[in-house]
Amino acid sequence: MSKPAQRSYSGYARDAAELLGMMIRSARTERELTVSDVAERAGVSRGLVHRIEKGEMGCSIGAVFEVAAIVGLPLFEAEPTALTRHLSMMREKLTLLPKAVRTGTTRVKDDF
Amino acid sequence: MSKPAQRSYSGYARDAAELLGMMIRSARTERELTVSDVAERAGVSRGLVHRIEKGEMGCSIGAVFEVAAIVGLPLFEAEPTALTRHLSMMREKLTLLPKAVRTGTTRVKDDF
DNA sequence: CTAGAATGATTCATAAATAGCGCATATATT
DNA sequence: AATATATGCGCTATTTATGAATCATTCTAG
Repeated sequence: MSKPAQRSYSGYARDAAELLGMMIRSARTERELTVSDVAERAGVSRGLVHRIEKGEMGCSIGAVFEVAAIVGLPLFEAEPTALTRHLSMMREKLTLLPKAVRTGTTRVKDDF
Repeated sequence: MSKPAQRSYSGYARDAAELLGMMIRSARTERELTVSDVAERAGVSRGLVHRIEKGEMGCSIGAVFEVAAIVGLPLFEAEPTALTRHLSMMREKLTLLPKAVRTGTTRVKDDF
């Protein structure tokens, strides 16, 4: 009926997701919050929090980041204020970068 | 007619997702990769890469991290090797933490 | 040791994400 | 300026994640 249909992921991406999940669990435990607590505050189900902490790749980044915020885990090693600052700086940087990338179809650089 | 059906997210989580999307776009542009290039390498659609770079909350963390890996964006400011090291360290830490959190109905720590 | 509670793991219906298209616009190169 | 390409953003069909309920297991407190 339903195919496993698993998608392929790089080890790096997998490790990153698993690490993030572990950090969330660690932060939650240190704050002495139960899974149910966090789920309720984040507005998601208990099972989803569990999957997030397991580092499953299918969870939406919105849910993951929201849970991370609730357990007080600093994303990008930045506090809320610093994060917003980073944002505006990144906005500036992006305006300076080219809006479109030209891939020379005639000139293919496929070196590496 | 599709309902927005938006979930509520904290500003912190939103900022983090948007920032990550911008960093991905920045890294992609600097590497002179087109959206199509990245989409093909990541095994996802062009539209999804676009949404990821816009920082939309609905994208799966697997897709986001995979794309980040492809454009060479270091997650958690760590290279693949360092990431794996972090992972094993985190595993150790988690074994030391309590496996279950006792919901202190009598005692609430809500300090932050 | 025991009881109560949190966690882990399934199942299923439903909601949502994703792919794949096509078209309009913006952009870079000549 | 012309042209070829990348990008942005609709749309629909399909795949997938999510929520809810349930049960087994592990843990903590007494």
